[in-house]
Amino acid sequence: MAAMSGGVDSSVCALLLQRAGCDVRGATMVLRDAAVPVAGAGPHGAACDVAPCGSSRDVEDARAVCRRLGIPHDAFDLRSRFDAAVIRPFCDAYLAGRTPNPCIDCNRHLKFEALQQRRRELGLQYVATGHYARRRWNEASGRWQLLRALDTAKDQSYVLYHLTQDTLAHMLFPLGGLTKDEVRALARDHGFVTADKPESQDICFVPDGDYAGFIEGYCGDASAFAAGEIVNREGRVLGEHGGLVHYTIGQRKGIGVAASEPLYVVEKDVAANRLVVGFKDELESRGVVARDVNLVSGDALDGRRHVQVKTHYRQRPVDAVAQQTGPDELTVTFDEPQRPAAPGQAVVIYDGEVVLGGGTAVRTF
RNA sequence: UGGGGUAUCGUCCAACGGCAGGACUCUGGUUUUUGGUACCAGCUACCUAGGUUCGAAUCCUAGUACCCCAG
Repeated sequence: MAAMSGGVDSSVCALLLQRAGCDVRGATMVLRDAAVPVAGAGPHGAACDVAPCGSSRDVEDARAVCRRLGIPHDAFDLRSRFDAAVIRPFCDAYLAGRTPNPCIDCNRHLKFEALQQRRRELGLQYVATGHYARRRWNEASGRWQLLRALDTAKDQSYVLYHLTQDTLAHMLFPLGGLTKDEVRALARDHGFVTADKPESQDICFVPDGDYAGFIEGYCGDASAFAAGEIVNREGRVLGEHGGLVHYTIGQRKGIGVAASEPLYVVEKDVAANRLVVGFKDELESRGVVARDVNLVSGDALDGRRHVQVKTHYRQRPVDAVAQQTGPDELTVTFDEPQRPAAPGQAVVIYDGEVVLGGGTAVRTF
């Protein structure tokens, strides 16, 4: 079963499986939007909104690619699950002052849990996705390992740290050894309608980028939208903010306070509804504590382990020491001070090309 | 009120009498399957009224506002 988002990567994913001689069927998750498109509907693209990920337009595109490949295509209505597993937690996290990563939740609960469930129901062997990542069987440990993509510029293993051994055993990542250029070239060669679709960006269910407005519309009024003071580390009032929901740790734009140098958010004081800001040199962090930990490649962490860590999707991994500090708690100490991670973000640790695992940042130090 | 000082983008500061420049904010763009970051670009100002001068942000006079010291 090839998970097809309606983008170029998953289109090529299906193509490569077919080329490899697999018996492929495409599957698209309908995550939001109005109607589930009816099979055989007219040509795609007629006055559709440009919307990434799970919209009716994407379902049409995925279906068109499957038709071209001559493989069956199914659309699964996962809208209510998307709401419960992604949107709701996303809003709750923001309202509590954290900075969630909805793409991680979506991968975890929909692309993997829900699609694997479908796979079992259909009696199929694998779910394949268009992620730029690789897996490898480790003879020594008798476990599957999750690896970074060969094209490190496009590597997406960061969003997969939560995979289980059982899921990994039934996953394929056909794009893990390719570059984006190669993938696009393949798509063009095969005349896929998705060949030149832009890279997805922004939160798929908030296409205009106004996530705060979305949360307000979804959850109604809340204290996270209340105006409050902007202060520096010494407690001096520098201005007023328009609700803590608009800010995240490390943020520079949108503070609205002019100073000799740029100011960054160094802390969100939810209890006092105050935004604490400081200069760049006040944005130093020695490490981060993560919960909801998953060690995807199976290795337990014995004592202190030298690793590389990312606290953001597009960060280059930095050297650090990771240590299990509780039954479900991981403490990562950077070798050199870093920009702080925002609570709610994913902390992912690597040993070279192997993804060891990760968790959700709960606090920094 | 007596003496002194300062008035320039939204903010903070520059500019020998010769096209008003920078930092920050803001806006836009690039990058990006999250928020952010980073990078690039752009907008906006000489307190008012006179005078001197070929030419005034700059020199002079008056007004206005603010600051400091005297109270």
